[in-house]
Parts: sequence; structure tokens; C-alpha cells
Amino acid sequence: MTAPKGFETITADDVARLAGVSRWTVHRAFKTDASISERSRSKVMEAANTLGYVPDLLAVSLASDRSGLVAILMDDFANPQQTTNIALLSRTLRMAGWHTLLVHTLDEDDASSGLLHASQHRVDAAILIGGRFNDEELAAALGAQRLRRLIVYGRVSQNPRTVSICCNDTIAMTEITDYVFAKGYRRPLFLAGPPTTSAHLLRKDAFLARWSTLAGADAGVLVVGDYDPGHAEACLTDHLTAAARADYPDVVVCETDAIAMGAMDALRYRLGLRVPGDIAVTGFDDVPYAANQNYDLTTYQQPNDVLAQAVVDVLKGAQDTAQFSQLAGKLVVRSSA
Amino acid sequence: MTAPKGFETITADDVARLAGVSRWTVHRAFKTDASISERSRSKVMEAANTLGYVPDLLAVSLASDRSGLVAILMDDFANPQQTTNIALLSRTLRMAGWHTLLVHTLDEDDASSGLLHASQHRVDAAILIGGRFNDEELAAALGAQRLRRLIVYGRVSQNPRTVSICCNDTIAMTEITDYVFAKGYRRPLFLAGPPTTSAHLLRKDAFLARWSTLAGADAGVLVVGDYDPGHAEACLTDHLTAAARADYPDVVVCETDAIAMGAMDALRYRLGLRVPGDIAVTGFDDVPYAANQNYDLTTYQQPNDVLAQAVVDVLKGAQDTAQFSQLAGKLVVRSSA
DNA sequence: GGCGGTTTTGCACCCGCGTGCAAGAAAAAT
DNA sequence: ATTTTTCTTGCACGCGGGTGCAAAACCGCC
Repeated sequence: MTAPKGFETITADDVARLAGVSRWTVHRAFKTDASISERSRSKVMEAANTLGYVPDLLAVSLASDRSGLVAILMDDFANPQQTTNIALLSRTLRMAGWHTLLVHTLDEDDASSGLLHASQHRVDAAILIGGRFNDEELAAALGAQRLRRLIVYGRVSQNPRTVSICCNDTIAMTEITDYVFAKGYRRPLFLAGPPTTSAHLLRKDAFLARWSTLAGADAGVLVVGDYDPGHAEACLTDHLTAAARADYPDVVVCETDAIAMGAMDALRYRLGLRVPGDIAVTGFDDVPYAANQNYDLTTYQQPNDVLAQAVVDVLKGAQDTAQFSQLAGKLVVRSSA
Repeated sequence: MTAPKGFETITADDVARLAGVSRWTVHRAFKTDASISERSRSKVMEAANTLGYVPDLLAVSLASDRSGLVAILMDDFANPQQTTNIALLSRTLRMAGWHTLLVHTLDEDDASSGLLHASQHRVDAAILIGGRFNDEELAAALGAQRLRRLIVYGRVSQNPRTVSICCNDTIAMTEITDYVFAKGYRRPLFLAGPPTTSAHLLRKDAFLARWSTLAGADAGVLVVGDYDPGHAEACLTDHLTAAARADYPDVVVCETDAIAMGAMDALRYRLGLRVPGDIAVTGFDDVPYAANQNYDLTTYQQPNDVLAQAVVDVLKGAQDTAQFSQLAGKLVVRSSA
């Protein structure tokens, strides 16, 4: 057990004393572009080293009004796409000099409370991952709190005071639709995730619109309430067992890989069908596990690195943020469809 | 885009002015056990409400020397057990009043740098998840920085200045071993994760010791360099294709579920074997996906809630921390073995 | 009405460091 | 050598709020 033996925290004053300069000179020694003589800088640095001085980020934040902290609000750790995102984001942010305040929002109405907490820590920005947040509460939170920036990650928000960073779902889904149609499938069923009140995924609408154009007929839609594979599995099983065999789709187009994997489990283990032999399946996101032989999912790979980099760009003050919601990924064809 | 239109931050002084009291009275109004008259408290609260005042956590931290922040250092987001842990931890911490500073350590030698950053934010504790950190650097970091508490989560650290919170691997693995032996398997192969220089998992040693006792013979061991399923898959495939069919194990006992899933993929897709028909497999952790029909893994469920609660106990100042490294989970029998 | 005791309130000082400006030192120009 | 100009340095003040103590206000009671 760590003995909290009052580590006498060494401050810039201590360094100053040892180096025989003023505290402000110490401060300058640590600033890259400060006017300070080489001699006193080295004196300071030496003193700092022997004392093991490191600036207190808390005090720095308070004084400079820049915390170097970015809050990531996230609700669904079961969603592999989201954990992938959070990993990449925290890593990218760290390399760019920011630290991550992880806020696990408990439910839809908790997002604003999370934002409040984040703002109390003076975060430089808050990033919203996932769709389960209430639009009105969010707008209220935005108005009241001193949040410098709100970034909606992975989907499009209508709120003008936010920045959306995501790939262009419409183009992406159109690409998938074209592929599915070209492969000869004609009875698609779209599995949609939960409807959101706030930031939207445009995937469903894009698919339906494109399909209607291509096939001249409407596609079926099944809304599953959650991105959890197990839930999708149950939903699809119920849906299909209630349907006549002749009405089965020949391809299940899913809003996310998580849903797609649940769908494949349903088709195989619950209904005894073969994928893609009896029914094909497509996903979206290209999560790591989509490449697994169990699934070998045809899906759409989002440009994750570009998305993460866009966050850094926004933090650094990028102005033309419109482009960040139009990034392009690429179709990944595997054996599931 | 959020207009950084200088949200005039409202401070306790503003509230004081409006309420017609001093700043310190405002402070007292927000403290639960402060001596303040009911009248002025309500005056303050009313003023605070109309102004939308929230205390600045940064300033609070600086002044009170308690940040309310807990750093979680983690390296491997691909490991489902770890993402499960981080989700549970951040959630539990938040409900207990702490916030999570997520530090994605880039590599083994980066942990101490991560600890440094965490300490600069004056975290109340740092939690180390995962095994890839260098023991010496860590000790050095512990000595130099003002880290109040260092918690090693999910494994046992020898460092006396840390608190280990984990379930008793020895008892757990012995239970698995007994089960495997009782089921009649006699040619086990243990798949171990990467060796660590620091905090250890005792699973391998526990298995080998117990097996030796039960069977009177040594069990085989294959060290895979990583907890990544794909890597484990490749390792086991190589290992078995290089071996004679007669020397194949009849059960593969894995240090984690991630390895076990990779092993099952190898057995099925690379080697065309049936699980458990030809070779059985056991895992460890009971990650969410272990219950999936693809794997239906016999594994060991760690008492995650208890572990997370233990962290809160430590933060609240629990003294007898020895018990926290002896928690018990339970064997989960499924069809893989 | 005055007194001792208790509750409320205000205040000086501190947490550790950043900003802007002015004084001081050194270098350049005359 | 003296005056400018430039570079260094020091400092008052502020960031927003938490301590401990002392003054002020309150209370019941004789």
C-alpha cells in the first residue's frame, strides 16, 4: 500500500530557489519560445532535474484556462466499434498532447450530466460517441455550460454548435446497396439500430432510397432496439419464425457489424440456415472481429485514422469543419455476401 | 461549430454578490456539513440557480489537493476482458464520485510516462490494467512522482507500494484443472500469454502445479506472445502442424478467453478439428463473447463487480488491502470442454 | 438589561502557476 | 564613453476556491 507520506510537492519556487533565479524564469525555461538566456535556462533545467520537478497540470490549467483534457462521453462499451474508436482516439489525443477524460454515461438522460462534469473539469472539448443522448438536454447543456467545443463522433448532428466527424454514410451505404444489388439479391431486409432523437445515422435512409431507385420497390426494415448482437439475434429470430419461409429475405443488410454478427448467429444457430448460402449478410464498420472466419463479413470500413486525426485538427482550431462529416471509407468484400 | 464566445464563467463571487453574502458563505452552502443558517443557504442556492453556478473542479482540486480523478492506464483495447473492466470501472467510479482519466499507454516503457502525466493531474489513484509494464520503470515512477495510490488491477504485483485487486488465480485455475481432469482429459496443452516483467498472472503456474499433482506428469505449455486471438490462432496452428497427429493434446487450457477463442478458430478453421469432439478448450475470464454459440466456452468468471467495488474501497481509504487479491470467482461450464 | 455560550459570518492567506508590463542588464550603435 | 536598442528578468495581479481563525450575530437565561 502506498504510504501517503506527504510527498512534499516541489514547485517552481523550489526550482527557482535552487537555481538562484525567480519563479518566472523557471516558467520561461519550460516554455519553448520564451525569451530567456541559454545560461539561466540550463541552470533551471539542472535544478529541475535534481529536484525532479514537473509542472502541476492542475495549476497550469487553472491559470491558463486550457486544461489539455478532452472528455469522451460514451455509453456502450459492448459495441466493438465504439471501443475501437475510443482506443484510437485516446491514443491519438495522447500523442497530440491531450489527455482523455472518460465519461461513461449511464443512460440517455445522463449525457448532459456527463457534459456538466466534463465542463467542470474545463475540458478543451467533449466528444460524444454513440447515439443514445437526448437532443434537448444536450442543447440545454451546451447553452449553460462553458464547453468550448462539442464534437459528435461517428454520426451527424443537426445542432449548429457542434462539429460532426464521421464518414459520409449516404455514399457508403449506397456503395453497399449497389454491391448487394449487383450480386443479384432482390429481397433485402434492413436491420436498423435504435432510433435516436439526436445525432443520426443516415444509413437506413440511404439504403432505402438507393434500393428503391435500383429495384423500383421498397425494402423491408426491421428495427432492433439495440446494437447488442445478442439482442439483434433474438429480434431477427422472432421476426423470421413469425414469417413464412417463402417470405424470407435473401440478404440481410445491417446498420452495424454488431447487428450483422447477431443476425448471422440467428440465421445459423436459431434457424439452421447457411450464410451466405441461404441468406447473405452485410455489416458496417469493419470491426476487428468482422474478419474472423466465423463471420467473414462483407462490410464497410470507416476511415478511422482520418476521423481521429480530424478531432485533433478541430482541437487545434480548424475552421472549415464541414468536410469532417464527409469523409470516405471503403467497401470490404468478404464471403458473407 | 461552438462559438468560443467567452462564456463569462460565473464564480462563487458572482453568486455571493447576488445573494448578498460573502464568497465563503457560498462555499458553505455547497458543503453538506457546514455551519450555515438555513436562511442564507437558501438565498445562496437560489442565486446559484439563477446564475447557473457550478463550482470549478479544477480550482477545487488545486485548493483541496483532491482531484476526484482516477487514472486508468491500459494498453490493450483489443482484449475484451480489459474493455469490460474499463467499462465497469469507469462506471463504478463515476457513481462513487470519481472521474476517469484514461491513459492509453503506447508500449511497455510508456507506462511510467503515463503515470507521470497522471500524477501531474494530481489523480487520487492510478489503476494499472494489463500486464505490459516494466517493473523497474514503474518503481522509479512510484518513487519520484506524487502518486497517492497505485492499484494493479487483475493481477498480482510484488511491489509493496501498490495494491493488487484481483481474484485468486491459483484457486481459480486449480478449479479448472480439477474439472478438466475429472472430465477425463489426459494430454493437456496450456496456452500462456506473454510473460510479464512485472505483475504476474499465476494461472500458468497454478495449472502446471495442480496437473502435476493430479496426473503425476508434466503438462505441455505453449507461450503465445500476445492476448490477441488472431495471434493465438496462428501460434497454435504452427505448433500443431509441426507436431505429429498422435501428439496432439486432447484439451487446450488457455490463460484467457481471448486466447481460447483464437485456439478454437485454429482448431476448427486451420486444422479442421471439432471442438470439443477432437480437442476440448477452456478459457478464463468469461468475457461477454464467450457465451456466444460459436464458442460456448467453458471458462472462469471473475467477480468483476466485487473487483470494481474494491477499487472504490481503496479510494475511500480501506486499510486491509490484502483481501483484495484473494477474491473468488466461479467456474462456468459450457460445451467447449 | 447584561452575561456567557453558541452559531454564523467574514477574512487573510494559500494551492501552483500564467499574463502583462516595467525595470534591469547586456548588446549594438553613435 | 554615451546613447539606443534589444534581450532578460522580476513582479503585481489573477485563475477559482479551500483552510483556519477571529469577529460578529445570535441565543437563552439570570
